[in-house]
Amino acid sequence: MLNNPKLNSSIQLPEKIAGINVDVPPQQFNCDISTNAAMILSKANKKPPLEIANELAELIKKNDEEIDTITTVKPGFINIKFKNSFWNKFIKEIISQKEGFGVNKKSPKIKYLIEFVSANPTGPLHVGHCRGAILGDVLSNLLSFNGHKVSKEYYVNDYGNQIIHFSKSVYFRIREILNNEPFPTSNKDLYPGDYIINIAKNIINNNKNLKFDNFDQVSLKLTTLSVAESLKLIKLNLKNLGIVHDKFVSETELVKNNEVEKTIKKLKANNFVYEGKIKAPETEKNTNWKERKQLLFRSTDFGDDKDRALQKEDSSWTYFASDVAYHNNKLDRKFDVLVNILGADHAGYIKRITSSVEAISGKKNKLVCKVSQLVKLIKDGKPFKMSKRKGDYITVEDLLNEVGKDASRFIMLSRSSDVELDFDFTKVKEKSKDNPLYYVQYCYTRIASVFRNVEKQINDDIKVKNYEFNYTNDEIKILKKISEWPKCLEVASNKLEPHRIPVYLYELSSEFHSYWNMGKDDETKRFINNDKKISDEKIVFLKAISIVIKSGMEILNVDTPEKM
RNA sequence: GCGCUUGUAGCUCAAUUGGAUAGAGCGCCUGACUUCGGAUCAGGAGGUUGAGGGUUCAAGUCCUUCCGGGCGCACCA
Repeated sequence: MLNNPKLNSSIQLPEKIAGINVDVPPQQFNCDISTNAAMILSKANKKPPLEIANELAELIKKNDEEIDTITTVKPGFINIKFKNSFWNKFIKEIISQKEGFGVNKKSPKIKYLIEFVSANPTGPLHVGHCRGAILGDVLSNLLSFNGHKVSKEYYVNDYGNQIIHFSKSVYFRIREILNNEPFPTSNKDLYPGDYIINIAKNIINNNKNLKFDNFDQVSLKLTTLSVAESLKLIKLNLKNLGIVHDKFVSETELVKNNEVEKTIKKLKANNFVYEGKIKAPETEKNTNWKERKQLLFRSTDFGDDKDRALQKEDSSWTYFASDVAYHNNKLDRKFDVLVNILGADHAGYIKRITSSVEAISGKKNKLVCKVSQLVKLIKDGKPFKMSKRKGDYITVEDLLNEVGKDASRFIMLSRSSDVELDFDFTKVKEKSKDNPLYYVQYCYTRIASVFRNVEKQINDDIKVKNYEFNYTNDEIKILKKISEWPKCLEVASNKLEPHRIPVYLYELSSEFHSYWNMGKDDETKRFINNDKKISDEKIVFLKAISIVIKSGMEILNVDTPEKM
């Protein structure tokens, strides 16, 4: 506005304007929006903030007919209260945009690649994988909602020692079934889980002419089959959680296609790779450390603690080497921003992998890593520890059977991913106010129930003659809350913090429930009149609320039932 | 030892990307069902935002030093 020469303002703008915000202020200020502009501009103008605020207030008032009152306060805030015409225009806008309301149409559209889950294909997913899975999924929904292009990817670590141990475990289970040989439980490298038995059975049934006399002879074929089986399980788990990836990228394929060699060559050309030695790790446990000359990536150039190994002694690639190749592959596919969702235990890996992306792209592209913290499971008020020992770890399937997809998603998302999350099985199952999911769903259900009672559908398009309503302060309070929705989406997208959505939806629901109960004492606050009709004013108001709840819940991929 | 991360009400957590008098839920106390669905609502008590220092007109938020929790510190994945 200040750039507009017609205003003929005497206020000087600094070279860079940063930090000027327009926000909905805390309730007690009794106004609709507020800006800190005067305080930011104070220095460049060498005037006290309040003086600038007053000048600005004059300018704004002159140029906007929808402002009722404009006041300046203490340090230099400018507070604005709108006329009803503003709110009518606002609500008309929501009704016409429907679920598209809140999308930031001005922001440039970006091509994102979001890698998440990427759990080892050695068995079904367990609860520990859930949080990151849901986080990545909702982040993808959020960014696509905002009009960005998003590819959801799963990196399949089907190469290396773990996979050999896994397929060997399947091999022994097959021998157990076919030849009645006992499974070698003493071998700690093997996977003891019962699901391996099912995988073994499936492989036997589908490959009648395969011989299982010697592991080395079937190893290659068996590994492929075993990985395929566990991927089938994983994909089913994900689907039941409401998650479908766009692409699964196989580590083995990358190695086979020489992508690792190509990538290392590229890095070598820029002097990021060399033959050298690294010092022993600082941990006390590692007493059998052997110093060795090996192929290293210069991650210390980017601030990492030490350079990182690319090749093992037997000349096969390290996990890191093929992961660098995967990220090179991502960059080749021309994504603007790469996002990885990692578990807390992999946080130490971030520095080296972001370093590799910087090295490959010449600092042109960025990899953003988002860490999802641990989920502390609580059952009957007591912490529940999972261990790899058979029988006492909870799978995604257990979780879904017990609490369901919607409650799992909503609760896992309701906290910042930076913070450990208490997941109380007993509480999440409860269908009560203890459970924020039902609180928000109940809000939508109540609105649907009003529509039903006046023989309409909540999904119907609303048509009214005109938007000339007189909303009361209690209604404007909710409209103000709705006006914060676009900002909520913007911040959640920019900071990759989807937990802001459930938090927002809870707050909006709370204000709605509060308004609803006012109808007990005050008939004018009821949606349905005594003659079983609803006014245009009220139906438009309800529709606006339902639009925001619905689109929020769709981003979370959580159901909004019309009856509960 | 080093790195990352975290510390907000008795408990679990928010806090509009540095804004005004730090907000919810649970638990505790008091109240509202002849209901457009009580899976709800109104009110009360509860805080030196781990501690100190700094930057700023403005700090829970940024910088710094301590203290306490979590995770990590491989040729594993």
